[in-house]
Amino acid sequence: MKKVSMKDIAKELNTSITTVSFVINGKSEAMGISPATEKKVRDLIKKREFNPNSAARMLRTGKSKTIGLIVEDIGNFFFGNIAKIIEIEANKNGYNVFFSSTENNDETAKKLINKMRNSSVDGYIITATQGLKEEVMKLGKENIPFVLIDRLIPDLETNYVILDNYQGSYNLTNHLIERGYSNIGFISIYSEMSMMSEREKGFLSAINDSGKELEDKNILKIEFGSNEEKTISLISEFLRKNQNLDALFFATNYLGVMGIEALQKCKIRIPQDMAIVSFDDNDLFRLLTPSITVASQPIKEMATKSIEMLLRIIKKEQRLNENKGQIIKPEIIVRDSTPPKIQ
Amino acid sequence: MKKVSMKDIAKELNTSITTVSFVINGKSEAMGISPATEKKVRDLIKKREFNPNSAARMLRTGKSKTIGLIVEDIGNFFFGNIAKIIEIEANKNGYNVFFSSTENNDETAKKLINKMRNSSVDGYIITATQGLKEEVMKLGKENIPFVLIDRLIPDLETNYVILDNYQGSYNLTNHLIERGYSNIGFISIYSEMSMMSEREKGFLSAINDSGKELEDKNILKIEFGSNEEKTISLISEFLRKNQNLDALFFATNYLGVMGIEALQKCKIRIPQDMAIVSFDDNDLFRLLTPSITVASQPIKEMATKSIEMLLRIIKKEQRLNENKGQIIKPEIIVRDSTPPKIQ
DNA sequence: CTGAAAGCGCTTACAG
DNA sequence: CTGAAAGCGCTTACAG
Repeated sequence: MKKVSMKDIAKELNTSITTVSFVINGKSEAMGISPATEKKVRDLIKKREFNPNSAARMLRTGKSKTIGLIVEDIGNFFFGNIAKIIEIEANKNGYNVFFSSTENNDETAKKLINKMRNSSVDGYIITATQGLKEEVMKLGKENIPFVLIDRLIPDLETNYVILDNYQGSYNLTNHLIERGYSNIGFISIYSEMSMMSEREKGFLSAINDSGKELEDKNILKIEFGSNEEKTISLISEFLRKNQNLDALFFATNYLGVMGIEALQKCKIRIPQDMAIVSFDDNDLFRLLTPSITVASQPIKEMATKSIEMLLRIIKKEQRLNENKGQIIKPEIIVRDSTPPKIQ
Repeated sequence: MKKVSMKDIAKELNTSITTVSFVINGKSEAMGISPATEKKVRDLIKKREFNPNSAARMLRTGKSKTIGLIVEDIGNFFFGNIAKIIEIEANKNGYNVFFSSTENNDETAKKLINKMRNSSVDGYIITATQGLKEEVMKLGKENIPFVLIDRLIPDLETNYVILDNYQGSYNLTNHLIERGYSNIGFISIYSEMSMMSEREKGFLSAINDSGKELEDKNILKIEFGSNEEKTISLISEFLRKNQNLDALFFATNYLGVMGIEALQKCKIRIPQDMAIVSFDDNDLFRLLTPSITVASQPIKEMATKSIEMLLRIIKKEQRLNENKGQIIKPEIIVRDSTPPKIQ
């Protein structure tokens, strides 16, 4: 049972492969194929269920109609949903999507990029890891289309879609201040990623603009990659040492989740004893009692913008390395964890 | 800047393309390439950063080293994590993975299968939708490797990896009975998928084996695809009409989530007024106060088993259509939502 | 308006 | 032990 090829179609119609190819690729008009011939070809293609062999097409044109999606963790709410939307949009445009998770590991990320390159993807959407600069620059030099999503690489001008982390953090902090909280703890991770430093800057600016002084000890930074147990115990210790705090700002989703566990263990009630805000929304924050106020990333917008940008670059409607980024505004979703403070 | 090809390597070494090809494909020994030649070739390949053109290889061999993963929703915790593990295992074996979400829509699923077929995937892992039988049978007839995951197709003998839904449901119900709950409500969806009917059967058997009588009105089934608002109002109404219930069994993850919202709205406290169990674990159930007792799907085991099975079929170590399924045992994770009942 | 043919970069049967 | 060559199924420059 052999698959039908263009040759078979051409032979059955007593025409040439060329004609069949022109019809398939929508070049009938430009190439002056008669409407009658065109219809004959189309009908037989449908009847025989012919589909062009993608490998042959790929070999000949050098285009695979495939894009590579490299995220931190496809199993995570944010990236899973980013992936879903990117795939749908790509599909609409005739592209398939390979995916992989870096687990935030440089070596893995590098391997994935190269593996996908060997599979001739036409372009990438990449969630960068910290040491990925060289690898990404190589793509740029070889003129392979890509878009960075969610995080920038410091000192690399390129195409990206990221959240306005500074503004989100500023607004989230400001929300706490407006609600009357005056002694806010900031819990983050040690990271050179711009997103984390932007969040810290936003926090500090908001505190500063409010005329308050921030004590150094109000900031806790946790080693990246610390396990849950360690993280929770560090947060608990931080809480013990800072009994005067009336609110906590968690700089990432998972710190927020672990922080809530830590608060439960320390018998600190939300929001009576401590108000809580976190960056990144998820189901948990929405459904917990009390629900948690967050700076939410507009997943759909970020995903759509990134795949659209990549497709424009692939189609040469936009230049690579043009430093044409999109900065998406986060949304502050006010919930029950930050009621106006009773003085 | 042209990519280096086997031809370039061969020319530079004054040898033939054949020799280079044999070395690349690990056939040196079988084909009697001398170790010296082999080393020369390998060294130059490394030096020139040569990578075989996958399109050419694919065209020639008919193998793409790609598998297609079709799930219900990659953005969902269960499938996202299934995808992650499948991708890692596939990668280890030299395969890339295309993915797509069906959103449980038959037409989408059919299109995806065909789209991937045109991209010549070597095999599929598929979360079936209800009306996918014919399409899947076609794959079988054409001898295209595939494995069904998470759900069976009724009356279709094939390769699959599913959860033992009956047993999980039986055990979860039994746990409630053992803890002293005697009037258990079962909340599910209308579905012809075997998984849902197995869960209902498990529930009914456990009730029956306990010697209790079940009143019909203790079962609520919700139209598949109902939105959150509708679902919550249906559950609320059900609770109002069945004031005598002391426990609820949610047959899926998302029903559990919505059910908890409904309980909150109705001011019914968990677990004081009502014990709760749900099928499918997730972060929320673990972190809620109180945490929720669940029948958990061993995600890693299911993912690993399915990709291993698919690779065996692709490598012809196992026959397709052999009806060789793997039925994975769910784990009952007892948490705070089901304390022993105070009589 | 349409066709014959080169060539994309591999793998492998065949020849020596 | 190694090489010359066919052929996978397309696209497209060229010829008519």
